[in-house]
Amino acid sequence: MAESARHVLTGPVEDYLKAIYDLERVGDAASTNDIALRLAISPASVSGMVRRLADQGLITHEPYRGVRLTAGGRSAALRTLRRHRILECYLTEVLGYPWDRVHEEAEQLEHAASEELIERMAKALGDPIHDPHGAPIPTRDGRVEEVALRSLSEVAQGERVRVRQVQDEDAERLRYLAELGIRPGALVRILDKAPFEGPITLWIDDGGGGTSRAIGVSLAAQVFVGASE
Amino acid sequence: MAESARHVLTGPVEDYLKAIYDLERVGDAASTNDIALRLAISPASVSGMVRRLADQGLITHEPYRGVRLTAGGRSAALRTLRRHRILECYLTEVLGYPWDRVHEEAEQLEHAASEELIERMAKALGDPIHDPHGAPIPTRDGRVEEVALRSLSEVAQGERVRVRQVQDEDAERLRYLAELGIRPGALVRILDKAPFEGPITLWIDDGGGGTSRAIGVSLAAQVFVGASE
DNA sequence: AGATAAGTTTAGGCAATCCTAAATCTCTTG
DNA sequence: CAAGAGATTTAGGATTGCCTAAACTTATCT
Repeated sequence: MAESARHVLTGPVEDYLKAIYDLERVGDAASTNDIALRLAISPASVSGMVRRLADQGLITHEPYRGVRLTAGGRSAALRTLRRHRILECYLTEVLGYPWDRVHEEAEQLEHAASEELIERMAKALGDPIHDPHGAPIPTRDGRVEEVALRSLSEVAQGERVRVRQVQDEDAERLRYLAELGIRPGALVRILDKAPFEGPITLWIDDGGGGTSRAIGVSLAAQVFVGASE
Repeated sequence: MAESARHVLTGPVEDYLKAIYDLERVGDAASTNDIALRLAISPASVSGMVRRLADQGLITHEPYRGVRLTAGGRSAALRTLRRHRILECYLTEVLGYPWDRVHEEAEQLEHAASEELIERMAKALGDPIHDPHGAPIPTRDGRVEEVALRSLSEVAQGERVRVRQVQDEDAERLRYLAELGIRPGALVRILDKAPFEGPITLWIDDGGGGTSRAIGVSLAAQVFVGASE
């Protein structure tokens, strides 16, 4: 019953479901345009695929309103996400990939890797619960820890917070964040927030010493934080 | 210059090239029918793909005569074969896959794995030169050890030979061979060959003790051997 | 040589995915 | 409330890869 999962869904379909899953978590329903933007595909193509996904019962679609995952679609999205994140862990921890390059590689492999491969990797890693960028890894049975995190750009001056997760799509951004010491686990204090979307000055303590650095709002928006505890 | 190699060739194209490579090593040119049989595809479909491969300069095609790899096609085939075999090694040696299941998994992954991933795996394994079934692994620069091996079905009664390679496509066959102790490295003596394609009785010494077993000709034909040395 | 079997190619289709251009809908704003 | 901006969908195409049925080639056998 679990083995047949290999070719049930095509690569593109898995990508759509992942994108819709992500978009639904932020806004409400996923709009055609947002899906198109995220997948770098024309909106017209998304319309076409949306019909097919709806036909397959993976999403519900209210025309002009947006798209939502069904239970089946959500579970397929979470399976793909699990694959992706386990792969990222494995590539980083076992094969020595730098953290800015695992996303792209995992993006390819997630559509080809069997359930068995993923579970063997997960076991070799001791069943990790977060990927190298701090994203939670869905369990085999489709549960995810969905903690609402604030983005660093929303944190008030003076607050001390702990970095929990960073967006992993852009390799260059990841390299820069690594250079700054902004990675999951690092402690950050907001020293200053310049007005009018101005630079945010941080004290960053990633375990070693600390440094003070200023970053822009748009970069800060890609960094998610929780209580410093 | 090496990175662009990811999406140049599609999965099906890589499969055709591998098949043609194999067929060319046995017979002379690869025939439409043989390719179709090997890929479990209709001959008509092969005709169509053959035109596309020829257009791309990967093969030459003499209508009704067969197909041959060009230098470019051969090098692409060897790259895919390297990927496949490194993956088989890695799955077996690092992730503990049983040898009868690695082929199928590698078949999927070989189209998605980047050059970098393969080289990281190869390095982790100490640059192996044979896969778990004894097939030689092409080097990064496209060289292969192409030793002509005899199949076990051709060996004369009384001879002592060493198993070098077994065909890896059929999982059940592999399980049975493993049970018999017929694996690369095993020493085998032909005790008896019954006439009229009758059973071949072997003395098998796979390192531990030895046993005597009889197998059919068609199974023996899938086992390749060299000097016992 | 002519007939036939076997193998190959062409013709015509289908499904998945993507595209651009044009039509349509929704929503906000004057 | 009508108009326009912006988002969405439909129309019409292209490509890859596969299929069946029919036409065609090659080679063999009498």
